[in-house]
Amino acid sequence: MRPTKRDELVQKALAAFYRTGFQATGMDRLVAETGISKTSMYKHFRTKEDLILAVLRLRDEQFRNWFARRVDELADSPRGRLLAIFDALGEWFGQPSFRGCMFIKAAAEYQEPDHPIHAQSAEHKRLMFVHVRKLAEAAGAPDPDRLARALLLLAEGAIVAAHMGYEKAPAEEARAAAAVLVSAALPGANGP
Amino acid sequence: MRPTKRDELVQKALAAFYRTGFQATGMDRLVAETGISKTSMYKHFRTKEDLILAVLRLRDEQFRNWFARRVDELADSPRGRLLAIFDALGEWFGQPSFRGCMFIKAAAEYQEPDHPIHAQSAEHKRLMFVHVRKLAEAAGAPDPDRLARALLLLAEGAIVAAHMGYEKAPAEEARAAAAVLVSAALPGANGP
DNA sequence: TGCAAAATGTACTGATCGGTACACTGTGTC
DNA sequence: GACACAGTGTACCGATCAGTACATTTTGCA
Repeated sequence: MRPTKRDELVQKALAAFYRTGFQATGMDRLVAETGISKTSMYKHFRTKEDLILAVLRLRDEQFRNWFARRVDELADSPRGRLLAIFDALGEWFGQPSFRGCMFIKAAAEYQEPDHPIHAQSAEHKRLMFVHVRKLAEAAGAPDPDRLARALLLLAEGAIVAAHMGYEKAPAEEARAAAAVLVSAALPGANGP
Repeated sequence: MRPTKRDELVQKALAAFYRTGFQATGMDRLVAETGISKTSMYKHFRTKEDLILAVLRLRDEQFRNWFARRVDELADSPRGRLLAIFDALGEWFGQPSFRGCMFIKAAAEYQEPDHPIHAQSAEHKRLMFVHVRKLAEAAGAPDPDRLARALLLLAEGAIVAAHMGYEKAPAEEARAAAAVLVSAALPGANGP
């Protein structure tokens, strides 16, 4: 297992793709921004698509780790964690480098459902769902699948709204709606 | 007011951009697909960006008209219309030509918030919000702004989920969640 | 019929795209 | 000191990109 150069490339390419987009970021631009020679890039990745897939793998790992950890830190009860999802999102949206969800954008640029980039982006969303469903189970939801799906719809909507900038505080709006859904879904209901 | 050729171009370009994406659809490809000469295109639109903006204007008009009409037809009560939003979305998702929301994709390809294409896409979302808020007002919501925002987050999430294909029936899931929110928000509550 | 506007076809520009060829340099190991 | 290997720099490939020049044909209207 050799780390360093290849990882450095993926990491820097991630930043460039996230900031500028996939199609809009050419390989020559990557050379300029990363300082890594084109020859080296194509020694590690056969095509640009392969590089993008590696970038998405890294992003998926980084984001899910960050998200899980942050949700854990932001609440101390299983039920509170379901709402902390949206506090974590709010923190994300507030970062100056925030540019929306990389996977939504990847799926938007590579539209065909069976395109590897599209499929891998969908896989990320599926893994996010698995995590949220676990949170819903831990909170004692009678139908954790359904609750997780509903919360994820709100989260997805908030991410899009935050990226497009047509709403002032999407995370807070989503959290308020989520609170209603959680109260309705969990048996030991504490009123708002 | 001369219709025909220019409108034909915008209409066909809309289909091409929607199916293939904005950056991925070159002007030469538009020539091939529309049968309209490049010279004519550039006589009507100074740049590709201008053409895209015209396409987005047409799409906004078409989609909002269709949406408003369909929501109206699908329900007979103001309250029912709030849920019919998601029935209409479900119909949209079921169309074989469905390829996600053109404005989300446009905003994903042109990321800078002050880019005209991004800004115009956000404007579409704002207009959708205005419409949904009217529906919420008509249904007697004490805080129509908040209810409309929550419903739109669900709708946005459903659109993304439908486009990425990681959920089987996003419209139905969103509708179920919306029913809970509507019941909680409206004074004359009928239980589910 | 005649004239102007609208639309066309073709061929081109310079720039950039993803990807490659090839000769070179640095580094660590036996 | 020799060999292998990772990485570099540069120059290039054919294709495509957005956009233009120019001469020609079609069309609508009087």
